[in-house]
Amino acid sequence: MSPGEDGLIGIPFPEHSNELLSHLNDQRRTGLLCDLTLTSRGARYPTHRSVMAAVSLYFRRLFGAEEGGGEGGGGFSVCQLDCVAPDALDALLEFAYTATLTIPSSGMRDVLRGAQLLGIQCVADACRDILGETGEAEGETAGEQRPQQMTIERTIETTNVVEKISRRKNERKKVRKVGLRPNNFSPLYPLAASPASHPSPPSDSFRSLPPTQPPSPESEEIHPKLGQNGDLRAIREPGRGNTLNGGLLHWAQERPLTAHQPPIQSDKLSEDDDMEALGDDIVVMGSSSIPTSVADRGAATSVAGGGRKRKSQTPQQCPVCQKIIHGAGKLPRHMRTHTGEKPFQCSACGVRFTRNDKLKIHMRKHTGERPYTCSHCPARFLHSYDLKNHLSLHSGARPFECPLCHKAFAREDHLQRHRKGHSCLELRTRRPKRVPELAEDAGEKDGMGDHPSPLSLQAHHTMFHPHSVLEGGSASRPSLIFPGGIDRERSLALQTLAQLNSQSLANYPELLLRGLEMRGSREMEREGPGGTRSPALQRDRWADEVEDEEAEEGE
DNA sequence: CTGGGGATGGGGCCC
DNA sequence: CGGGCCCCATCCCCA
Repeated sequence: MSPGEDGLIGIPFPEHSNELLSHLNDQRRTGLLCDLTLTSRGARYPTHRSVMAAVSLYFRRLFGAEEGGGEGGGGFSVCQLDCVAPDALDALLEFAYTATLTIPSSGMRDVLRGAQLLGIQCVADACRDILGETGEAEGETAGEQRPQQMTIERTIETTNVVEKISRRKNERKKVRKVGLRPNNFSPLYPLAASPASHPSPPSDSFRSLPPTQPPSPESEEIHPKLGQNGDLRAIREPGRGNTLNGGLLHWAQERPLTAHQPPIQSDKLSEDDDMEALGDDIVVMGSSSIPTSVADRGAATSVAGGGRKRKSQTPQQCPVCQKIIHGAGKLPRHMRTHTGEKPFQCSACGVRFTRNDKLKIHMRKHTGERPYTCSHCPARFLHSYDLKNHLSLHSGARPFECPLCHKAFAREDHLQRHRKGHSCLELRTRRPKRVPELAEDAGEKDGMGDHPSPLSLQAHHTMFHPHSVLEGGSASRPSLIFPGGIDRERSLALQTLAQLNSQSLANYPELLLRGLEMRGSREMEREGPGGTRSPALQRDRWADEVEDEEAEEGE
């Protein structure tokens, strides 16, 4: 427990969201407390206004407007939604109450349309993904459905529903797959207990996002356009007065964008599509009806990386940054640096980590364990290398000397910093000015966050630490520049993950995508004033600097 | 600018 | 072969 938080503790109840939904679904089935009935072409669906408002932007605006108008929001009402096919409406309701969308692929279009009309963005996104995957590029191959009934499973980590709702991040994330990653550390990975109250989904189950990303209620500019959309009518109970008409086709366009939303557009193909398509493939993973396109593509990616590398082989080359990763099973770990996935969460403070060993070390902060004690003083440390650094203070050794100004440092990274900084004027004068067109790649500013040229650094290593160059220096050398943007990087990383471990990927929860988002935001943060820390972009920068220095040396 | 602590990512070893 | 554990190099941040 963090001492600074005044003893407040948060006790997670991961099952709460499941149970809540389950009970609500029970109520819907039995008609209990239902205060809204949706009808479609004669079919009637009792439901709850609050639930519909939570899941649908349309209903939220609808009821919000009522209440704002002094209606009070209570009372029974009927909404006629003939524009939404009964099956699709049923599926959307099922989704609202179970976080599971169950539809045959043939009904995908209707559901997509219904989701767009009602402003259920995550479902619309999911449907678009699926339709895109089936090769239906908006009319291009419109009627071309898979001959067999496609079984699509898209699950979500339902235990995160409440959490995500509470966060109201308005994130537009496409959760590819859910599954629960066995994780001893995190309370966020409990079993997603299927609601016992509602029957198991039919064989053609399509699981979709939880109602977590409705269009933002904060985007108050959004108004339901009460227009002449005869397609959809929402009729209040007689005597209620106002008749609510649709115009719901506008919801899709009105969906607000989030600041962190990746620049993925439905019509943006090519690179972004890699991820989209990959995600779809992940979606169907485990379905016997879908070929293993991921594995195929992943293998192709790996082959493209040079040689036929199977995951069983070590070292392996990262298809994203081309880096050679040594060690069995290390590539998935490395790929998380591209995806940003942080599957390991501290149960005490919620901080997430990409690796469990880092989490383990982190936990020492909570337990107070500082296993590395200095033999010369009472200092104790979390990390062995901290102790090592500390010991150098006692010894007074300053083995790292600047070759230019001969200033000595106890730590190598301090020497590097020194060389990058202004203190070593001799070196500084050698620094070339950034070439603007090169700098723009990384979106960085001149000067700040500069890294040493890998060549000069290596020269330094060769001069002062030949052992490190021989032993492991190459590991930190920049590898190839990754030409695409972050989306491309993620895309490839996801593909590789899929190829690497389809089984564990099947268990990748939405965290993976959340991780992407987190990474995305992190990139955006860092790309602002201080340059970027993206490995790929950093390599970019390093390579740029190599070019700079090489060019300069040639002069 | 420097010293120091902490975080992150890669590699080695072992199970 | 994958993953846990550990060490190392490097980077960031703060005083």
